[in-house]
Amino acid sequence: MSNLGTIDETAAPVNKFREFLLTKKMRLTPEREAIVQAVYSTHHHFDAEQWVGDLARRSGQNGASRSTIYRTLNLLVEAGLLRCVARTNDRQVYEHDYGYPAHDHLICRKCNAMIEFPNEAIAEVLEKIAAEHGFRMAGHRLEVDGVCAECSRPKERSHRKLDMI
Amino acid sequence: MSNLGTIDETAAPVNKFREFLLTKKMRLTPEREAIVQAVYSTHHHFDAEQWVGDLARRSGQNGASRSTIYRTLNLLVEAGLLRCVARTNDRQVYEHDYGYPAHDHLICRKCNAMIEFPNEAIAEVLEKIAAEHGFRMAGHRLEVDGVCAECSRPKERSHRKLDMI
DNA sequence: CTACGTGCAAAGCTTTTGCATGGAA
DNA sequence: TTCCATGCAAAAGCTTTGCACGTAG
Repeated sequence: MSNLGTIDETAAPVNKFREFLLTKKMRLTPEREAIVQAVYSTHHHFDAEQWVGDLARRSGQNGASRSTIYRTLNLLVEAGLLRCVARTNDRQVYEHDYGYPAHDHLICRKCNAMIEFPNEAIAEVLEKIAAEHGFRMAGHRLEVDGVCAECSRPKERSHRKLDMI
Repeated sequence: MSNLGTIDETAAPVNKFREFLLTKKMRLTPEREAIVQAVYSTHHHFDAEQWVGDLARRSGQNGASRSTIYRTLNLLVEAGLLRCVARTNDRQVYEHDYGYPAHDHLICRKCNAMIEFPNEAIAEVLEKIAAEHGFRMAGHRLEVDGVCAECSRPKERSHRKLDMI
C-alpha cells in the first residue's frame, strides 16, 4: 500500500464503500475493509483467487475467507468501485473503477499483457450509437486482442507465456 | 434463415470448415457437419448447451454428443466461423463470424436483449490506437451494457426477465 | 433481541479430458 | 494398421450457497 506522504490511497474507496453499504443497510466489517484495502493497495488487475491466499491466511486477523472475498468483490462491483475487465484462464479479472480515468485494454494473446488505453473516443462513438437506439448506456467492456509490439519482434525471443493479468 | 432460391446457406460454412479441417489433418465427420448445419441454420446468438438437447438426443443419427459439440465449437472459433460475443449466465455466447458484417452489441441488463450495431467506426478508432502501440490487432469484443428502449419505457410493463440470447 | 456477516464445506455450473471403442484412409 | 473421432463418465475449476454460529446495534 504505497503512501503518498501521509495520504492513504485506500481511504477514499473505503469511504465510498461505506456509503454504499449504508444505502443497503449493510455494515463495513473489518473483513470488508481489509478486502477493499487489499485490492486498492496497488493499481493492478487481479482476480479473486489472488487474494484468497493472502487474506484467508490471516483470517480474523485483518483477513477474510474465500466466501467473503467473493461476496465482497461482487458488492464492490455493484458499488461502482470495481469493474470486470476481462476473463483470463476462466477467472474474472477486476480493476479499479474509482479515481482512475476510463480506459480499455489491448490484450496480447502471446504474453497476456494488458495494455491500457484511454477510451474517450470510443465512449463518444458509443454515446451516439446508443442514442440512436434509445439505449441507456451504463458502461461497456472492450477487449482488443492481438499481439503486442514486444511479442511481434521476430528476432528477439518473445515474452514468456505467462499470466500477466 | 432466408434462402436465396435453392441455395443452402449452411453449405458455405460447411465447406469453409472442411478446408480448415484439412489444414489440420482432421476430418469432416457427420457429427461435425451436423453441428455446423445446426448452428448455421439460423442467424441467432446461441450457447453450447442450447444444442446439446437437440443434437445429443439423436446421437449417431445426424446428431452429436455434448463433448463433441463443445469440441467442435472450439474448432469453429479457431476456424473463424464463429465468434465469442459475450458471456450470459456464465455461458459462452457465440455468433456467426462468416458471411455477416462486423458488428458489436448493446446488451440490455433488464431483458438480456442483444442489439447489434455495425462497428466500422469503432474498428477504425481501434486501428489507430493499436498502431500507436505497435499492437497487431486480431479482433475485438465489445459489450455495451445498459437498458434498452423497450425496457426504459416507464409507463408500460417492461420486458420479461428472459434469456434472449 | 434481531438482523446482518462470517467461515466452512458442499453444491452448482459450464467446459474439458481420459479412456475404450469404432471407423476411415 | 494407424490415426483420428466419438461418447461416456468423471474431473476440473471457479463461484455460489446452506447452515450454524457470532456479534453489532
